[in-house]
Amino acid sequence: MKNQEIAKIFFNIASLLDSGQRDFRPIAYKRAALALAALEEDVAEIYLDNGLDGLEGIPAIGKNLALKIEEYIKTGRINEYEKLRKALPVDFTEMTKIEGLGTRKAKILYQKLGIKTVKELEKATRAHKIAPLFGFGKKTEENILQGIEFLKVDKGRVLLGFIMPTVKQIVLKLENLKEVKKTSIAGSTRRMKETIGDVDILVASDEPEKINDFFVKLPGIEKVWAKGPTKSSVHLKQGFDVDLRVVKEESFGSALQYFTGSKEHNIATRKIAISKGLKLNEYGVFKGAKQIAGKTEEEVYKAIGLLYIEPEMREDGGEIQLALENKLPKLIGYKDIKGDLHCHSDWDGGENSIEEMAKHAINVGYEYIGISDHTKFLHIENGLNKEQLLKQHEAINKLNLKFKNKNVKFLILHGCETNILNDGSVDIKDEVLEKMDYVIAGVHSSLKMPRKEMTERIIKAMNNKNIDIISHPTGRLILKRDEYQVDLEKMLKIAKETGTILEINSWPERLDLKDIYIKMAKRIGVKMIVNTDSHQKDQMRFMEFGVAQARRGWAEKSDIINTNSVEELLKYIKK
DNA sequence: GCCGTTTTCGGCCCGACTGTTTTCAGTCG
Repeated sequence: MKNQEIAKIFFNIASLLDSGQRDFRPIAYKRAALALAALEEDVAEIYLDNGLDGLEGIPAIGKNLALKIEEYIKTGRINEYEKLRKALPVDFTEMTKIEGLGTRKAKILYQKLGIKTVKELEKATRAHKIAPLFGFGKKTEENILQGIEFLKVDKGRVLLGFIMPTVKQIVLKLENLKEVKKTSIAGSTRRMKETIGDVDILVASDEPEKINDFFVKLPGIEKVWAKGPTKSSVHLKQGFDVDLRVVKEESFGSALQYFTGSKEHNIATRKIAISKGLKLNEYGVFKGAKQIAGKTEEEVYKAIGLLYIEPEMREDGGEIQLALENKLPKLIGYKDIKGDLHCHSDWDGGENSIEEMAKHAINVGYEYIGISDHTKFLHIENGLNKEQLLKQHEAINKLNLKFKNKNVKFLILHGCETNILNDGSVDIKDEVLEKMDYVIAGVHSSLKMPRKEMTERIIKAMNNKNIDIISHPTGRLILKRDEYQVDLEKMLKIAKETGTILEINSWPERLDLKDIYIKMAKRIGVKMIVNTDSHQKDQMRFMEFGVAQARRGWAEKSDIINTNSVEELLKYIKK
């Protein structure tokens, strides 16, 4: 898909333009970039089917940008971008990751000192060449250097799953203050984006100074970027920034709506407010000088004529239109999951025994768990062979009997996670697979296969009547490894035909399928399952992130099969 | 550069904090 490539170029053009005279073109390019990045369909196909008219049908793309997209599809480059880049060869994407450094200062640094990269900037900063520049100063120089240091360690964005425990702890500490009336996580953390730039926390209180004083002294803080009476920003040793905002209780809902974002969603909602003669800001919805809403988010959305929109949907990706038309999907809830079918035990080198995993699942409130250890091809993961699988089957039968005798209403299902080999076969024979309650198959090797071969490889596995679920269907590792090359649309169509279930893997680094593919799967009518891929019992908490991804993909309860009772679930498994 | 229940021109979300300069531009969300 060329969508992301073109989106990236448009982002760069936006930065290049933004550093110059101020007009609205950077905003237009940024909006277009976001629209492309969120687009399900391949722009190249849209162009192939409907030409320039098709491209102009994409939101935020007009005549001019349609021509640029055409140029890129045809030639692999956009001339105007090359020209701009030549005139101003600054790596804005990298440079502006430094806290406090934007496009305009970056441009000045290039003009005065010829700085193009973070590396060159670091050198100049250490040589104290920044502070004497007009508009800069000693403090700015220090902040830039610190920003560079932080960037080296954490590369700007962190995994949602990595920060969540810390964020919940901070919220808990704030909640315990007697001056605090309400708290909430906000920002992209509340929208459950897979990676987070910085964390936003909102508090309602009549004594904002006290809250900010307390906040900037929390343990684990390495640097205070800013501290004011209502707003503070800090950097944690763990490697990310946290912003706190304190408002009065009567504005908590509007502040939460504003502070949750996304920025694009906010712009759209504020425009709707304006169109109704109202004003929406973080303090409330106003008719003239009179506040007509703001205490709760529900109230805010209602006041501007919209249904309440779940945070995970607030990306300005069509949700506002649906809210206007009363057609919002009823998203799967965090408590709708009844069991986890991708759990590993100590049989394949996991941390806990099958019984320990099962007991933990009971504590979580599940009705069933599926044990799916790796099979033999994965030597490093102690993959099980045929004999071990059959032995494991007996062990599980015994445990189930034990639960039954103790009147515990809980079932352990026996599965396995087989490996899809290069030719599309799997590493365990059908006669063994037939004995399992269900079978997962995943690609764990030869990840760099060409797109056509990889697609055929997975399709062949899906055509195997014993294979029920494809695990982590695109193989990506967030911030580490791209997805492998595969024709996902084709894969989804075959999944629909064969009744194969696609996994939404909850592992914080995977979250695979990701949101836009979940939307696609839903549209095509493919059933999905949210699993954790736990290798020890505590990792079952990752379910939160998988469900979040499902919600970001607008999945409803009926799209996700492990929201079903075990009897209904087994109906979905291929016969 | 895009877009339309203020439609083909004239808008384009809005406010807090910092650092540097001395009234505000830049950055962030």
